[in-house]
Amino acid sequence: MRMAEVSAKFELSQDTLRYYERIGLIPPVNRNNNGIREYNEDNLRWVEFIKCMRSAGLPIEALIEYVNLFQQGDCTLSARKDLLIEQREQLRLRIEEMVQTMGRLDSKIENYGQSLHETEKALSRS
Amino acid sequence: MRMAEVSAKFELSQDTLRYYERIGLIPPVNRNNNGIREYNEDNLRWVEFIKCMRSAGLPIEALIEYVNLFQQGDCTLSARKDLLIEQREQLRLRIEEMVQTMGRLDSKIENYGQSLHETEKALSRS
DNA sequence: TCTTGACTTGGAGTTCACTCCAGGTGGTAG
DNA sequence: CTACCACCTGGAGTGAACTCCAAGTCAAGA
Repeated sequence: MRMAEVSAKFELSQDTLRYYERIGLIPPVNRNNNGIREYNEDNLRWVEFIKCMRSAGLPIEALIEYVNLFQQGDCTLSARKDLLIEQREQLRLRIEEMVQTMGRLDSKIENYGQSLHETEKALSRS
Repeated sequence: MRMAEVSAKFELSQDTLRYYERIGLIPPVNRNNNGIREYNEDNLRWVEFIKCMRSAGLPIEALIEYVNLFQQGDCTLSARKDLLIEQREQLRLRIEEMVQTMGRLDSKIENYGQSLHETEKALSRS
């Protein structure tokens, strides 16, 4: 699969795909004999995985490290696992904070609801 | 309360506090007759609120709009409520996505666990 | 054969959200 | 009186994460 198709499939610009590859956020993509990238199944899985992890806010640094470890083969299995565990924990904390904040928004909305209710009462009295 | 103390209290740099005020992310803070900011209870509540909302990823744009509406008084109550409802929904979606991603990390970690288990078996066979 | 279009590269440019800086003011301590 | 300190302003600088650009290659179609 070529850039254009991958770009459309994952809604990442071609520039972003090249950028990710350049900084090592995805492993190097195979080229045909004209130097043009031909994404195979593995490449596509990486792109999708990285896009998902970035959307969830995982730091680029950590993901580059993960890709590096991956490319070093099986001797890095436990290091990769540790990295994922650490990132999972960070993600959990962020989610927890966001859930708190959502609760706070709920209360605020609730209060506005009451205010509006007062307004309605005022209106219905008039 | 002066900048230095507010800065320490909320762990926001003095530059950031001034920046937030400049772009309208918090309403103008009262000044003494030397032009120096004196944060009152209201100001502090705004700083804390904005810090919390920014940490949860609410867009600066939306928060500026919220502050603007607030400063226009009670006639904007329902607009403010709508804005909060919209942002709450966006936040909910982000959280949902992140929870999905966390689940995915869990599976991956689980798989690494199995891999290590295989390794251990290999080791124990040797 | 010429053009078109999808790709290549290295490097420059952009945006966001701060962060820093130079030059200045006012109040207090020695 | 001088020094110092915390604050002020407008504006420039920074780092992250893209995003754009110019110049070039290759293959397929008119």
